[in-house]
Amino acid sequence: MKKSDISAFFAILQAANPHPRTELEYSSHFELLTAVLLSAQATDVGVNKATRKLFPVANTPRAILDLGQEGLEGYIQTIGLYRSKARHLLQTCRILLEQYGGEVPATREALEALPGVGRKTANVVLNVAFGQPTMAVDTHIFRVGNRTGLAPGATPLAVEQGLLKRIPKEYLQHAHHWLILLGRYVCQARKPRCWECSVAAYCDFKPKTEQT
DNA sequence: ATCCCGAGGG
DNA sequence: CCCTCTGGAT
Repeated sequence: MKKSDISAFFAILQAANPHPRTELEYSSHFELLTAVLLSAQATDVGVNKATRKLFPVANTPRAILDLGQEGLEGYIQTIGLYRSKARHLLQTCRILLEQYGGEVPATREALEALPGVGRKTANVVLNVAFGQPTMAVDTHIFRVGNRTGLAPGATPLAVEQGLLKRIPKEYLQHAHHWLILLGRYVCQARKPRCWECSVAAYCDFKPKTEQT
């Protein structure tokens, strides 16, 4: 994709959705961290369904710890990978209490040191909670970056670095959510809905058979 | 490279 | 049935 096309690409996404927001439901930094940790290889619809029951009962590190492994599993059993997520979240809560006074740390280094928090999750928290222009490359952004030609790459890190380099600064803050939403609702994994895509004119991917 | 691992869609 | 979903740890 040409450089001038990248500006046009994001101008269109911005015009359609000036203030994009995560679809995960949360009301504090800790709830956000918890929701993002639970969202690995899971839909945010499924995560919200679980956290709507969990957060009213426990939305602090102390309260989550008090649930224990079994208690916490009971709330998140409908989410994939729930045993590891329960274990990681409990360990993370312990660290938050012991090292950060129960608060969510605001640096990449501290976030990635938490069990269950890798580069992608840290990037989401840094972007959404702390307003940093990070690019969390999840399954959607990895696919969209490659398919569109926006930032082709063999690994999520390569795509992340390509996007950070190529996206104009004024769009970086919200680019994460625009690309997520594009991938989720239009540039879908199995059947991309190119016929109703607002940025198809600037995209390298051209489907062979047109559909309705 | 492999494991974890339920829900929803096609 | 198979694929996908805002991955991370071993």
